[in-house]
Amino acid sequence: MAGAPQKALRTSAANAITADLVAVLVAVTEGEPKIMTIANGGALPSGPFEFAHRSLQTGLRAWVEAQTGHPLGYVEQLYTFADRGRAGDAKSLHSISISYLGLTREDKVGRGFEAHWSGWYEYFPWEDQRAGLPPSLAKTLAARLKAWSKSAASTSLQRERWQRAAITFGFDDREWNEELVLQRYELLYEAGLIPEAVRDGAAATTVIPGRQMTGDHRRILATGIARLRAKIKYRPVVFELMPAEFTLLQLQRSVEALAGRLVHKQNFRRLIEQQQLVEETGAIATEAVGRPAKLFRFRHAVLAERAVAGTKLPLSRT
Amino acid sequence: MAGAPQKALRTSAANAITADLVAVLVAVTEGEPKIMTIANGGALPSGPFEFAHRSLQTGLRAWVEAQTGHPLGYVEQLYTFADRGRAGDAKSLHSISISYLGLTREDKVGRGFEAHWSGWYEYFPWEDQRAGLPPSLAKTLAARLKAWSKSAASTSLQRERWQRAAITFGFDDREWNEELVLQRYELLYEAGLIPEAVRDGAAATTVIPGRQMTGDHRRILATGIARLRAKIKYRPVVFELMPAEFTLLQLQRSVEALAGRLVHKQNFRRLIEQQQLVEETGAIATEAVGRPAKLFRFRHAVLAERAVAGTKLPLSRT
DNA sequence: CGTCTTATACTCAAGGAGAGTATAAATGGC
DNA sequence: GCCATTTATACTCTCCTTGAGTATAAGACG
Repeated sequence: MAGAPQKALRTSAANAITADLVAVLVAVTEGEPKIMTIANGGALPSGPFEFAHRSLQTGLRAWVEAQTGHPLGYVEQLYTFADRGRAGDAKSLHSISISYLGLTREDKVGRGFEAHWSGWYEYFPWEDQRAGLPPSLAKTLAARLKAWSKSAASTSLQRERWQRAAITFGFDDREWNEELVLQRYELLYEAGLIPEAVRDGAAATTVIPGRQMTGDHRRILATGIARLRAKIKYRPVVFELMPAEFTLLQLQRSVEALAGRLVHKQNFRRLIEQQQLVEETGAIATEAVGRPAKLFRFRHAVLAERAVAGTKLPLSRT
Repeated sequence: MAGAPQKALRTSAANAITADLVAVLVAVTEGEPKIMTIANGGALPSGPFEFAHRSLQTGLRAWVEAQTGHPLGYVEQLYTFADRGRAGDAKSLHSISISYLGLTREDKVGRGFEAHWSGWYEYFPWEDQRAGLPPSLAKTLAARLKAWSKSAASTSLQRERWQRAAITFGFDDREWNEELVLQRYELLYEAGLIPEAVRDGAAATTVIPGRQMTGDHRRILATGIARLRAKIKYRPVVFELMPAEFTLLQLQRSVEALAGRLVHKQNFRRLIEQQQLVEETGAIATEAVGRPAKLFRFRHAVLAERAVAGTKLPLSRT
């Protein structure tokens, strides 16, 4: 208990900051993932955390409802950002962003609200691999990243850069990993290939396709997409995005939309059924060409029954 | 873009708050997981986020080094808490806690620092299932939770409570799930069985064993343990806690210590080796009864080679 | 009535995970 | 030196999961 370095007392008022609450609110409509945006698609719904809010989540709910007229259902925290603006923006230093992921069904946005739903692949065209990479991107992306790698000072640094690019983007016959959304975004940022990087001080060049957002919002969105893509694999969260009744194909299309890649139909059904995630409603889908499909509903009971978690440890019984 | 509800302008200064940085700093020594504590084991290292800090992480590093003399290595963000004090403490409302998980090797804490290492099972005795539940707890825990369930108003609520208890604690022949650390803590808190609950206003009773901490710190610790237990299964983070050279048994003991349960020796080795996580140093362990074991070191190269992530989607090749 | 399209049921092989058995290489007591 | 004990390490075996298909059913439509 000696006295030197612990520096105990909290200097409360002196270090006051502000906290912003930012929402990545997701819905899936007709096989396309959407996110709620404001400012004409240029920002995510957000607002300051205020004294009046009872907790972070209620604060977030208040802001999102005020800005979009859309009540929030499933919500989980994503990440808290506070690194100073990349170009050294002094203001951002005193403000932190606490981001959340929310899941709902698309809904009419009330009139008088500037919010609307935007397709999330508008912001990340390279993340949609369902039909392979968009041809416009396919060549550019690899070429630009190759050039960036080559521009490094040393050969070892060049190799390092390219290896990172190859791993995250699946070049050189590597597997595409749909969860590396944030890593891909960060890499493109570092390579100066997206507008935000140029805005923050990178050398001006032709950027690659993909809509820009204010501040860190596109990074936050990338974090949200990554989290959701990881989560659908071990938790039944897709159902938060589905209507009450749906066919297995609709369910599959939603998963594919989120993951940005196609799944094997028969095996997908096997997976869903063996996990007893759904039950038949008895009804049959009407629209449609082809043989009509049974309608299913989510078995809410599974949430209570299980506390799923994947073990990868070779546990011992004794 | 009509005018009604969006409430755009940021009222910056009016909503100033303070942010605390809190660290769950973990090490494993001789098969026991330790955490760095201050205040004689009653709190986690923490301090306010200040203007001077370039980012949240650097702020955290500064505080931990100041309080413990221990430089921080591997660090990841855990969670940001801001719910008002459970009993309605007004002060806590204006402050949020941003928590981090850090991994290191145990080290002498420099003189003049009030920090020291505490075994993490002192705070969560029920989480150590390596030798089964400690006999003192085995009976009490189930009985107390049963009583709490029974005390609910309606039969359906009673059933609900007991089901939650059974799932999180593995009663009624359910599997123990070592990842549900936070859920177990929250349940015990709600049931009023731990000191913090009584402190925050729950009816005074005999609490169950386990050391208390200030504020939310034990909750934050639970979050950290849960994260680490989940993570060791799909990322090679254990090696952050190991010395440069180790035997496979030492590695196994560390994993068991963290997970709080025993693993199957032969299968554990198979797992480690097939993933090519380690390589022989050529040396042989000296101490020991029994046949001497080979020493291994972590293959740092795997971090660059792979971008592991478990897929559970039945992907399609076409 | 055949064709197209989607739904749904099965099959099959390869790989991984759980649970042991079998040896090997030390130590310590006699 | 020999044997019991302890830990290390190598294999084996079986079952379940997963990837990848094939086969058949049930509608719509010309």
